[in-house]
Amino acid sequence: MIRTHDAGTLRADNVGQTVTLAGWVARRRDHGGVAFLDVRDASGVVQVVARDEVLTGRAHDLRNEYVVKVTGSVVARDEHNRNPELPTGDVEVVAEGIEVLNTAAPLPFPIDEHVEVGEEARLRHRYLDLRRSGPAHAIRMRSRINKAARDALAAHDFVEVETPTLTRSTPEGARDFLVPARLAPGSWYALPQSPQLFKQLLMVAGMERYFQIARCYRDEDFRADRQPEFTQLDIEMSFVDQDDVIALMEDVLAAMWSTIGHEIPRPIPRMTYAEAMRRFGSDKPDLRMGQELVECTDYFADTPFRVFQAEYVGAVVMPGGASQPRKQLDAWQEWAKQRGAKGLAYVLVQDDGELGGPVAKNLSESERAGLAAHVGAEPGDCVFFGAGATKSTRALLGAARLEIGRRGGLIDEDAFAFTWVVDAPMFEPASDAVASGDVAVGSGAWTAVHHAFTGPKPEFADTFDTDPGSALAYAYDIVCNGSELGGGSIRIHQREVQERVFAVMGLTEAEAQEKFGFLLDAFAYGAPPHGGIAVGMDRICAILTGSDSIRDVIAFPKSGGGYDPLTAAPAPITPEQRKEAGVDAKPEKEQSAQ
RNA sequence: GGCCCCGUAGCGCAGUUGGUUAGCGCGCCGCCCUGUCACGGCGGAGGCCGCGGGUUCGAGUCCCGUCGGGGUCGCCA
Repeated sequence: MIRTHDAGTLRADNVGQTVTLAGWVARRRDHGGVAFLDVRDASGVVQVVARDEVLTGRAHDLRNEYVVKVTGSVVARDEHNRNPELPTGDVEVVAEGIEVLNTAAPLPFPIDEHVEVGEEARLRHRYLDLRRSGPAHAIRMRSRINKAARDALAAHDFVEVETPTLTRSTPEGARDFLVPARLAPGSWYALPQSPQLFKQLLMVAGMERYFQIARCYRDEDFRADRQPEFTQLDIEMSFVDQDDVIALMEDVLAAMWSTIGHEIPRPIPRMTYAEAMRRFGSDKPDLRMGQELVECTDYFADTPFRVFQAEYVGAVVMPGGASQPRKQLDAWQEWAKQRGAKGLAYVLVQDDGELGGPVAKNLSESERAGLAAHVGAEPGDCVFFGAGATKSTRALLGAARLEIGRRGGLIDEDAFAFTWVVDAPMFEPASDAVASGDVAVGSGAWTAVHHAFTGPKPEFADTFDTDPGSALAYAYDIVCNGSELGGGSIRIHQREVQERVFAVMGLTEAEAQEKFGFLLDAFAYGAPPHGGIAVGMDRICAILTGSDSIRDVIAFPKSGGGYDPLTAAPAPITPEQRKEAGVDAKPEKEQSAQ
């Protein structure tokens, strides 16, 4: 090594030692006869004192971010010269020699914690951004979180296995990224949306306990918490039931959260999907705040107000919301309309207990009298109502609840509120899926909510195909702070059950064989009962580092439109590449593949 | 694909009801400074106001379009 010590580790104990440091000039304070250099390396920063005699030659022209080698002695600082802001602030290195290992051009933005830099500039020069302690810390944290997960899984005898990234489409339902196959013009690989099928094959292979920190690819539009390539901690186990997978995952989560010194209370509470929808209007409820939805359908069973004569009526209370100016109440209507709703009815509970707002006068006297008590509103509160189809109305109120929490500061930002959401329906009507633009895997009346290999809960094993609407899946989602960290299921391992599921989805045997033949074939050779889970590592790392965006915990993230501001990918290809890749090959048969 | 917000010096931003020479901080360049630590002082350079069109005597400012970025809904575990 060029250096003998790491700059950020020097303490009073080192006083008297001669050390050699290597790092970057983080800052210089030149006083003419003496100059102070903050030398930064991966471990931190220490002040180097350069007196006249060493400030000669190239060392005299030191600039920010020059790469230097400094030899000198560690000395204690005088009482009044100590810097309590710095871990190394009790000492400094008096330089005896400074060698410039490399120069640096003026930077596009300063490597400075105090300066805000736009994300576009940061990503274009991400290698400079990562010199800053904040962004660097997030990446280092991610490494520690990965290690914690690996250690926890190793303690349970898990086998880390890599699966292909050039493969066939996996049945996750998103759009695939495609890669042309040069040696088979007209045929294409798909990048995996997850290692789902491979991990099940590994169970057939007798691996019994598999995990992988796996890169996954989905060609869909972006969000702050979504990238076209992302990372899952993927786990699969044989001879287990739901409780085994949940217990294992809680162990891994506890290990990951321990990296920030947080102990997750275990067992993590569970609620059913139905309960989550009823109380929070969401399958990923944020339990850091109250303001649960209040069912009002029965309460307004005989209401004279036409709007409330609906399949479902629900309410959510905004504490102190009665004092909102009219303009703000109108803004809520706009907010609701933007989410595709007609509006958001509201009633203001005034200080004297009387009800205000345009809706109140449409209610019967008895409805008005008991309303505040029914929804749990206090004088000064605003009560928002939604009425209409159960599913969409609950979703609207659930979104309103979160918005109330955000605007009202009702969310405890330091909390980690975990919950399992279990017992999701196995199927949803295909019309729902089609209406929402989903790609139905089969052509039947029903489509799988999770994926086609999710088994029914044991009590629905006999009835899931005769009454698909009521069947519950043997599946579980882990939710933290209103964000879905991941989910999994106990899979179908018997060919007969799998065929009945395909039948419900309207998938013929021939179609099933075409899509998943290799899996079905494998299952014919003694597939063990198995199940697993996958959690999104980008989201987990973002939560653990307090980042607003998963981009902060990805070393080289993409910006909008799948563009990489650093490499400028994607980029056009040359005609030669195009020809060789076989991109333009015409399929021989009209419908050779799907 | 819909909606909202943002594009002004290398970076972060200001710019009045449209008004003549577009500012501030940091950074950068030069000089000075022996105890600073987000050092300080003096001086200086740096702008097609994202791009294209329009309205106007006059556009950074108003209108239309377009490109880029961010958010959100659709979509996506």
